[in-house]
Amino acid sequence: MSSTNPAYLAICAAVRAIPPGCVSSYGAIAARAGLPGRARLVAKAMSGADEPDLPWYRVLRSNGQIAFPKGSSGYREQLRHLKAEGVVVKNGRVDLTRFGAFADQDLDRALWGF
DNA sequence: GCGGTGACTGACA
DNA sequence: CTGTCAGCCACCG
Repeated sequence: MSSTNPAYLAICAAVRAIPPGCVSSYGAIAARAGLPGRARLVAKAMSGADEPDLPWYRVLRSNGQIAFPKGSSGYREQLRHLKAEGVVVKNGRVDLTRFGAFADQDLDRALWGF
């Protein structure tokens, strides 16, 4: 069911704005949604969001780690989606310097010769 | 109104 | 690297 709450709508829009094969953090999503410091609200939105189009799995912690306890069903689900999009997950963690949606992509090209 | 809780975060030891 | 702490805000009993 769609929420009429503008904050939730802004959060959903920010999450949808993450390009495929990239990831972002709760804090970054909150800031992008015009809600600085509301990372927990983003988490709440993800928990309550039932929209199938919402790429919630592209949202990680600020350190690139998956927000779920390792081994939980949600963890495995998120891990599966990320790998399906080509995101490299190392020990339950993603290198934000390479897959961060709002990070320096040019640096990636410089380092890898693209 | 109040204290506990959580898919969080940055600072600090 | 890990662990602790304070700040943060919506929700619940």
